[in-house]
Amino acid sequence: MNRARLPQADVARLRDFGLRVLSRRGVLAADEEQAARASLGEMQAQAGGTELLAEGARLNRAQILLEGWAVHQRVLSDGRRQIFSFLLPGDIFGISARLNGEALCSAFALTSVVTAPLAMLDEALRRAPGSGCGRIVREALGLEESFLVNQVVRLGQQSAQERLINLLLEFYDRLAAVGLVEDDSFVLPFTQEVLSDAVGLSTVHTNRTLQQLRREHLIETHLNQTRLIDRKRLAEMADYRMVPCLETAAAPRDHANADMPL
Amino acid sequence: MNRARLPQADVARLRDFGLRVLSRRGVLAADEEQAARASLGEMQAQAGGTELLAEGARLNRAQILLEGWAVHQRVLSDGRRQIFSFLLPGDIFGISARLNGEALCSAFALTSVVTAPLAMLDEALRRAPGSGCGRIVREALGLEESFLVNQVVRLGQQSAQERLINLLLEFYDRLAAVGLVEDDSFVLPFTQEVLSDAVGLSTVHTNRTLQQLRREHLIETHLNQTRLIDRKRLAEMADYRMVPCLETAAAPRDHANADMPL
DNA sequence: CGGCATGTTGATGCTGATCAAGTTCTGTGG
DNA sequence: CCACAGAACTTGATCAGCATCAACATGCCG
Repeated sequence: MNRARLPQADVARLRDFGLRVLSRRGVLAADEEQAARASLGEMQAQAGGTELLAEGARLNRAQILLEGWAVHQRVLSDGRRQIFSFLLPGDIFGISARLNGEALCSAFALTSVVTAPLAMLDEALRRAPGSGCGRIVREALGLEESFLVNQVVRLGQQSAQERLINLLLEFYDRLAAVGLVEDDSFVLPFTQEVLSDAVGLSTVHTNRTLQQLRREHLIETHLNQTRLIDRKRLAEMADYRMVPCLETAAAPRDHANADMPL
Repeated sequence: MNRARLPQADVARLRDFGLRVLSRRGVLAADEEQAARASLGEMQAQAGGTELLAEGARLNRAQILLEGWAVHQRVLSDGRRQIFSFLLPGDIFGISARLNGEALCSAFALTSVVTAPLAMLDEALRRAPGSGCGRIVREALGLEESFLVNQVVRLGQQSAQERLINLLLEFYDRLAAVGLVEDDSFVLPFTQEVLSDAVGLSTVHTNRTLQQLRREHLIETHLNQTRLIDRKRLAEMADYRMVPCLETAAAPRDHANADMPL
């Protein structure tokens, strides 16, 4: 899979998606939008299972995930895998507050993905922290940190049920922020094994816990579609806190105005 | 406890310690060192149990911990506490890649501590990423991220024994970097309950696991002194990886010659 | 259709939590 | 210096949550 294979319609749709995400936090200056358009034009498709970024690689090429799902993960010497956080459409990765720092974990595509480089963000890290790009970079770094902190709470203090609920609620809010939630439900295009490696449980126990949630009519699943039936109750059960950065982004969304095809 | 009570000899010692830590990564420009001296002059003592930084507070006042231990923690609604990371002498806290972002967790003094503001770093975040201060900021942010990532691995994938070993090794390397290790041993001035809240275990189980390690002659403890007897073996047992940033701290290298073989 | 990945179920056992009762350490005031 | 109280640590007993192993069912894809 590569860029040549991407239908022109997808290219246009994904470029618009990218521009929308990048300007979510404020209007871009004219030259910034110009740079963004150029960067997005270099979008590239990659198959699921690809390592998008190797652990230890230099973090000097910011990227945006335009389509598909990926994770930040680390594989221990005996084969155990820990997933740190999920990357979903609209997420920026490959940057670090440490200039040219090494990646602490690899980025791994769960599905086929489309990514685009964002050289403008690498520039922004080096200078002009006040610009629109600077804002984007800092927001991206802040989100990553938030997700990590939430992950620590899940793994350190929560039961299997709480961990899964908490993670599903995080998916909900993040997907909602990019218009990928419809009727309280969204698509999770990966296996229970992935979920298990994220929440630190065995696949068997993840499976049973999900069944339990279905039996209690807290969630519904149908193929890859997952539906959260009573988000308020779920949030209480799992002591869920919305990521501060997402609050403003997700809040008001005019459905008629959401021109994003699902 | 406040600044007035700090003996003059301590003030001088801690100021020198602070200057040494701040210039670990490279020489400071003259004006930067000047600013550092001024900042360190405002050092302040606070009692153990103090909240140094509230969750949700604006992160616009960088600080350095000159003496004592603290933690980043979050308390869940039902009283469970998760410790994310430890702050030990020489550590910088109260900054974030998000300008003026909210603290995601509180900073809490485990012992009586001495801190100093570092307004120069807040400035550096806003501009001049290339300066010596910019380097310090980015290194601090990078370290925080590293510790969080390691914490996720511990909590998500490791057994009680592995978690404790791994954390102790982290303490070793971090304390060694600021000269607080002597003869493979160091002081941990806090209770097993603190350790338990960090590694996500009950105090009883933490206690038993530590005893096990002592019985196997892997560690020794005497009062608050902890001694790691066979670090190589311990590192293998717990799949420990040294934080990349700390490696170079032990053996400083010229940034331009980063490819130089060791 | 066959083969493989994924999901599901049951049986069993270990890791670590919880509860309760000491014991040792530490700091305090007499 | 001792007496005392509270905190920290230790120990034992019991139990629950989750892992593991094994078998089977289901879905997917060539």
